[in-house]
Amino acid sequence: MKSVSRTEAWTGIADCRTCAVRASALFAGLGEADFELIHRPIDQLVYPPGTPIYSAGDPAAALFTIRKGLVKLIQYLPDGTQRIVRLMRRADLIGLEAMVGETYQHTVVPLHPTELCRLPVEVVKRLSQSNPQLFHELMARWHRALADADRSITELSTGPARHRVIRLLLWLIETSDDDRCDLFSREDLGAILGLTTETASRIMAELKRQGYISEPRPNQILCDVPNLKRLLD
Amino acid sequence: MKSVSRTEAWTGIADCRTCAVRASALFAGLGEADFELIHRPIDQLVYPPGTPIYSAGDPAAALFTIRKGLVKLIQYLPDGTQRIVRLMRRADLIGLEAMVGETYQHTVVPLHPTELCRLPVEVVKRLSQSNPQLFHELMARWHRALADADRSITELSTGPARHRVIRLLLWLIETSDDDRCDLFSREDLGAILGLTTETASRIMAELKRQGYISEPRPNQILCDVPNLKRLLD
DNA sequence: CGCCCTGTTGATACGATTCAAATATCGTGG
DNA sequence: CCACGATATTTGAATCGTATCAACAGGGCG
Repeated sequence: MKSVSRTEAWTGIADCRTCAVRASALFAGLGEADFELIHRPIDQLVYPPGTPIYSAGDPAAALFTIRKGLVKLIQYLPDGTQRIVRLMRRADLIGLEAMVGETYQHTVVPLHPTELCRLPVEVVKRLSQSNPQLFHELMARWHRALADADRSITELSTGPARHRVIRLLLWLIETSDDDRCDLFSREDLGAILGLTTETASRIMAELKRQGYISEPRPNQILCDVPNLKRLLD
Repeated sequence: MKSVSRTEAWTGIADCRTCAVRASALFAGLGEADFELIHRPIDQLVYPPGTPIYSAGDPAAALFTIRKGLVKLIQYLPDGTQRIVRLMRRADLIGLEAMVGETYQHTVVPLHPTELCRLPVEVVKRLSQSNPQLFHELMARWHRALADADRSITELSTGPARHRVIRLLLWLIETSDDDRCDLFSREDLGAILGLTTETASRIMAELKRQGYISEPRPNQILCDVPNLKRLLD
């Protein structure tokens, strides 16, 4: 169990017009006239791993664009057990439920150092009513979130533990420009895949011994991608 | 394996103004002026179990409101294996991806006799641009679909096989007005829960022997709800 | 230096799958 | 209406995979 309690840092005001992830950002389609409508500046925030961004049940006041990093979405069952339902990363939008509900559905916690833009829900609601392109972009985000969820079910919750671990590694590599990726604790690895910490650890160790991956420094994984893919057949 | 090949039946033209599921239907918020904009009549369709409504990759020309019945959403993995990712039933909307994409993401097949209203995507797009309430309703549907997907992960893909079966039975009972529910093949039961047909069958048989459920006629299950719930702790 | 936390490894138990066979059910045509 | 074959379900025994419980190694930090 982690017990990080450092608070998030405010790092400045975003200039959406020149945003680095603008091409893939929610506000990609906005014109000058729209930006005029964003009366309040957009805050940028940085969260270290382990610091909750929001929790299930909190009043849903904002959506967040992930500029950088990786977060886990946790869902709680009636009986108190928890399960990581999805991971989200750069260019993903979290807290979409703010558009239709009063409260957040998940607890969201960064696994890597994470930078966010905070989009107040009133702003997004106002803009989406006047701007058809943003409306369409929002639906595309819902669609993507749903596709991610379905993919989570089929790729990360189905099949033998070995396959699940490999599929997750390959998913992490997707956004990397070489064969390395940053991992996180074995405990989180297990929670994402519906496995125990020990099983997650065992499989990672076994993949290492068999030469499919190596771990030059803790939680930095170097993958033999082609051979890993072959293992999935 | 089933090999049903009967074709769907067209059963009439829906009158959305007096629709039985109107209160919970997509067009709930429409006024007279909006109905004027639906130039083409809305078709009602009936599908027997096993007849695909649409398949993954098909051009996405319409959304469907489920008036009655139960369908499975199937997703295919690169390696050809398939998994049922979600079930949808009365008052649910399927094919939402038609709003943002060219093709359907899943293959959708009824498990029970199913009645649908076919909503051409142009109609929904046109109406949603002029009608803020429909726009909001659409987002609420995306939200519900996503919540269903998350629930699928935590309740039906996590934990021991016994728990999964029970959670599915309780889910089926939710929309029933007594303690009975209609089931479907053990093969589908397994596919939904990520289990083999044999395991699904074994657990059903065991629950029967222990008196938690009974099957007065094939695929009609009578559940001792309170005691089943107790088994989940 | 010693403690705590994370990761690793081992032994064992349990649960689910697999393969195989018997039984029940459904649909069809005689 | 019954008989038949095809299909679905149930059951059994052996095997495999994962969880569980427990012990130990290493690193970071007070």
